[in-house]
Amino acid sequence: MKQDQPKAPLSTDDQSSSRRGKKRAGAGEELKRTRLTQKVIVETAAGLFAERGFGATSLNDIADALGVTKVALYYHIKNKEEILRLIYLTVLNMAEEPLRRIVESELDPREKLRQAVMHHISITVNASPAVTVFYREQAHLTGPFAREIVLREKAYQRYFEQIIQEGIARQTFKAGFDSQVITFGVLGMCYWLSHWYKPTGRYSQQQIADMFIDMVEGGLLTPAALAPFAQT
Amino acid sequence: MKQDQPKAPLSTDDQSSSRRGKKRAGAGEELKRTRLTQKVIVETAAGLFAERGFGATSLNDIADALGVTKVALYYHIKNKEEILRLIYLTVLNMAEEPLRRIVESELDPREKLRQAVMHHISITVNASPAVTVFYREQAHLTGPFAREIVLREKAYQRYFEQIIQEGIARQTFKAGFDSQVITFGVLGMCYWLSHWYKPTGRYSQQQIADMFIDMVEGGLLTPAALAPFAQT
DNA sequence: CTATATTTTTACCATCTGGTAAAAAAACTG
DNA sequence: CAGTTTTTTTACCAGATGGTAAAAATATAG
Repeated sequence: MKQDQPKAPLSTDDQSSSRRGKKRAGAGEELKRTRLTQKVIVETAAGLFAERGFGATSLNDIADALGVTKVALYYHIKNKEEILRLIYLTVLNMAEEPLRRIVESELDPREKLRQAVMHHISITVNASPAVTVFYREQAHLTGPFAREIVLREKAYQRYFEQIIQEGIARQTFKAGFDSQVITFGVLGMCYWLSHWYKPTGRYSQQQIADMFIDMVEGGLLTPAALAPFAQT
Repeated sequence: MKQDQPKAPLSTDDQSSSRRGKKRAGAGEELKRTRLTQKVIVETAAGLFAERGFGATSLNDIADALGVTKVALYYHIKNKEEILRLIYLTVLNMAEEPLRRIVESELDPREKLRQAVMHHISITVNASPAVTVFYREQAHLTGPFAREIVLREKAYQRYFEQIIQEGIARQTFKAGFDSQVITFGVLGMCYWLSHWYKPTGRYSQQQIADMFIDMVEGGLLTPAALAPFAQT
């Protein structure tokens, strides 16, 4: 029902698909056989998972997209879920370190928040397919690994909470806000980017981040609207 | 008549097949055999889709969850995708009307935004499985219906933009913000709720909505942090 | 009660699923 | 070159998949 043409002209990065096994290396010019490796499997799979979902993507789909057979995959990966696990590790490894550095720096909370938001937006937008999968397919992780991911996600989120709390403690941020709720709000704003951001759009990542931060810091209301009876 | 199966009894949950149909309406308490209907199919399917994903949920899974056979489903629905289509219609029908009424009311923009956010949060949280599916499985819609959904989603989002624009025009909201970006931010905050909100949690929907709106309206920064050299 | 329309069943089907076994081919070694 | 390791192939598998045909059970009339 999916794709069953004898020829497969639809692959995103082609020319590896038609050159099947019985190809000898041409003298001199290496045809760049895109050496099958965990990394390219994971990248390709992430693209497909992001597009069609983990459950709706078969190992054959992934193999086809790479121009190899399904079994070739099994030399590099243990099973389908391992691919998913590697996607989760990729994303977390990208995301955690820089945020930790920001939080542990000597910057003031306001600047920390700004940088953390920019970092999060950058992760969300730039590693897009993997991140899409990250947020969507968590239910397909099983066993202890699933729990590990949940813990690391919570730790990530707790870094944001820390920034908010520090800001409240230093009276940079207003008291009365719950750091957890604010964190969820901010992370949600950023996450949602992956649903609509197009690199060709009207605003750059930087500009969007700035607007988000301006809103979160100063709010939407004009001073007049805030204190309608006494504008000083 | 039932046990002519040469194979071992592999059905996950049987016993519903042995006492089919034979049910009497108890006095007063209707035992409600859950008459199989499009509505209950859609509800059950939404739960499963939300849990395991559209692609990873089979029609047998849905039938099992309802205690009927897969083919019984086919009397009520055309195919798997139709179930998904009905989920999308359910969510949109719930969401559109109330928002339209808020936007077209005579309230001031600030109150409109407050109510729109509360409405959106309520939809997101209360129709949860269907909404989860709504945001996750759009890629599995095909044909003209897929386009219809995209259009209605955009229209929904444009209502929010309208509120922001009106607020800017009336100088309730600061100029300089892009209404689309702000809308995406606000919708993202609300959407993200469905990932973490638990009805048993520390805050009620109302309280969370209030914090979100307080943040969006007035910002996080204290007056001192906003104007560090001249606090008046 | 019989006739009709609604609802669900048993019995299929062709194709695909994740996964395995064994071996052939290529790529590195010495 | 031969020997070894890395990589990919052909050939399978048992079970599940979305979907269909035909008939049986049930409910609703008249």
